[in-house]
Amino acid sequence: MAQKPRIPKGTRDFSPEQVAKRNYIFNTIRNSFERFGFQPIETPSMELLSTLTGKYGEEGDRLIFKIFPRGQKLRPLLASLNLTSDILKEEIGIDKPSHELSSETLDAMSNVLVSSISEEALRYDLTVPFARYVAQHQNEIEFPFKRYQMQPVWRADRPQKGRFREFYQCDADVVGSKSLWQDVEFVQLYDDVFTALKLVGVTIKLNNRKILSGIAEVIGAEDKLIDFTVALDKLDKIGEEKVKEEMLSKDIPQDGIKKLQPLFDLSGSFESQINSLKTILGASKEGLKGVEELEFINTAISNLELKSATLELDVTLARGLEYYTGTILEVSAPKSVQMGSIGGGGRYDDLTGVFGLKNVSGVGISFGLDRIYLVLEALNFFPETVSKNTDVLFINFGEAEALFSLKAIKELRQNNIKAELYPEAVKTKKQMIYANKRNIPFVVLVGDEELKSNTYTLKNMSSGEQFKVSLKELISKVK
RNA sequence: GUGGUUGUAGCUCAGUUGGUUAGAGCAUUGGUUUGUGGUACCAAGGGUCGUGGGUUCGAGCCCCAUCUUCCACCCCA
Repeated sequence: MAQKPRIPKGTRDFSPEQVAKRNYIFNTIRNSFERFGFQPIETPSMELLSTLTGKYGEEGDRLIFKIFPRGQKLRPLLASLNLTSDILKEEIGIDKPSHELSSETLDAMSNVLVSSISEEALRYDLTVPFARYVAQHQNEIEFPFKRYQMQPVWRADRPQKGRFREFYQCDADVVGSKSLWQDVEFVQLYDDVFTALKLVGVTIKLNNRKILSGIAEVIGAEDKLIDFTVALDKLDKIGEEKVKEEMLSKDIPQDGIKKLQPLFDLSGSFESQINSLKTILGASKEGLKGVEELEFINTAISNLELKSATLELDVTLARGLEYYTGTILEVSAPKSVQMGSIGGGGRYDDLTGVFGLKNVSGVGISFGLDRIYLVLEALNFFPETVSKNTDVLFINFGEAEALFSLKAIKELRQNNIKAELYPEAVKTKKQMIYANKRNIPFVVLVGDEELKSNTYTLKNMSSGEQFKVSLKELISKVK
């Protein structure tokens, strides 16, 4: 029986039209990256598992696609079928596998086994492989190093709207410079790309990790920074009350939460929010430093002016990744589209530290290609000319005619016209239907008659008109 | 990881309280038309109804498991 053709969940095939549209986005982003002085690198699809684990938090680690070992590498697993009881005793605290293991225990067992024998994993994002690259090639790199990278990443997530298990990220980062001018440039870069894509109405949200730390300091929750920021991040989604509840449930002190009130009431322009923050964070040196950085970026952007995007201060912006230490950036799609963030980034002081390269500050941003695609599609913002089709199809009437046609086709191609010959001398009708279905605008018929008179019958497929023309006329008409 | 949802022809979907040989439209192939497409008409091919069990005289329909689809949560791009 025929096998049902399928692909793994959360992955997708792309049709010619989809690829054309995706390339349009890729090319636009690449063009901006290069004009801003970034250079491309590529890294392998898989990294050592040890390179990736521990960089994305507990939740992130769970979503890393681990590669199951093959061949000889599988021996430890087979051996561990005997050793299992030892591993299990140590890691999970059970004595001996029996047939009545609960599903939780079985899950824990599989996790322990896979983690203990898996050595490689698919890359989860582009930032950590980049950090590894910088540390590994530090002697060959001129700092500050500006690189961009557009490659797929994989997450063992459950797919849903705008979320896939294989998707593309387009990252640009600068390492080796603490200058806030870089942060300013990334705001401009976001604006440049979304302006070029004619995606009007995007909002670039800005925050600073130091402000979040400062607030946590002020309310006495320094040790709960992550819990605090994750809860705060949900403000516009679940509302003030729920955020407070979540903070309480994470053991953030009640009177600390009360001190947050001015923060919940924060509104108005970038500048007025800055002023309120200065008051709220009066007691926190670090917090004030964060406010100062934000102010610097905002002043610069006000002077330079953005082309189409809006810059907004959003103190609730936290982002999940734990390595950001300064500026935090996130881009949201126009409000008319229901979509999570379509890009994000920030500054990290010590990303390469774990790879042995200390004190290298970096800042970078990421574009979520697949989500940008969905947004452009939803708003019907793709230009009509995105998909490049064949310009002219030659109908095949037989061997002599085919050879004669191919000579003309060679000429047309030299003139940068996309031309092709129908490969088989089947019925004209079938060939015409083919041209029609592929939306090919011109068809050329070369039969007995044309062959003798050295002419071409050119048919316009949308109007239905046809003329006898010379090769020269053919080239100029199709062009 | 949690909760819900979906699966019948290549695609989109009908299919009655469980009852003979599972249907339609689109698509494909052939024909009306051997050098002319978009329209029309005629005909044909194409299905172990996601998979595996179970209940029943009998299952596309009921039950269980599993995979898959989509959605929400968690988290994230």
